Amino acid sequence: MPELPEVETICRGLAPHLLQAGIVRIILRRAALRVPLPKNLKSSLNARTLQNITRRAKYIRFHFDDDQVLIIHLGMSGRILLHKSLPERYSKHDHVIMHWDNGCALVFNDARRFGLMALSTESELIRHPLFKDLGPEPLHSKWNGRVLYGALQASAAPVKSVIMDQRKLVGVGNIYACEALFDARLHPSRPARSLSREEAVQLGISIRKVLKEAIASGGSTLRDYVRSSGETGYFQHHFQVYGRQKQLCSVCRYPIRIMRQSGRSTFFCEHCQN
DNA sequence: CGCGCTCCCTGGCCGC
DNA sequence: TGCGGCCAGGGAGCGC
Repeated sequence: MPELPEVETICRGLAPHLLQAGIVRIILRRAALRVPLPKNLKSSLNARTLQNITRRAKYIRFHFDDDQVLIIHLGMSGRILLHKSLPERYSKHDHVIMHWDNGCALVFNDARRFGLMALSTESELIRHPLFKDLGPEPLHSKWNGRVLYGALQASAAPVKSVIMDQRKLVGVGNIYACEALFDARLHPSRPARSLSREEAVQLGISIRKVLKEAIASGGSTLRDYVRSSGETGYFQHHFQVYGRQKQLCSVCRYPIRIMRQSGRSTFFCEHCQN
């Protein structure tokens, strides 16, 4: 379930347990996820100390000493499990396990294997192929509806597709695109460039709102981030439209509708969103 | 170039 | 309870 809020929640949840910890062992139980795992993963990270954890778009980045950066993307089904002690056994889709000098075991689990791991260095990070074409962070203080308006003006595609386009802005996936458009009362099929400046400003406010609320909701579970089972801080968040087809709109009581856009399900209220 | 479709992969759920 | 079909929150690649 990883869009920006989930990835942010994971980063915040891992930090207290792993910052300043050192890697003592890496176990690879599979050669490739979406792409082959870096051949030098073990040699590059073994005995390194974790200095920082950052998020960019939907990517998690572990910054180690000696200039090493581990990049993790969870794809659709990726999970990160943090065990307080070494697990007795691993499950079928536990692909990469990292043992730390504080006794923790970090497990990357991904049933569908759409996730990825890559290595970079601090100096190469900005130019890294995974990052060089990414748009702005919507939660950055300098991002707002006016910036969004410029991106929307450049495209005739449906507004929903454009706010999910990681080159225009990052972090918004199918769920939060649906939620933000509902919050802004905008129909998902509207051509992006048909939005007025005022509508774009409202959409910018709504995007930030739904992302922040989801992070706040995830944050409340961080206390339980590490459980004996190794479950992570994924959270159940209440959605207004996502997954609620046929249920009644909380605003007008018309049934929420579902449609397909670019191969993805879109949930919306036909009555409220124009 | 911009846009939409398909595909990568497995598991869960729904309907029969 | 079993089974086939469909769907899934991401993103790359390809064709039009």
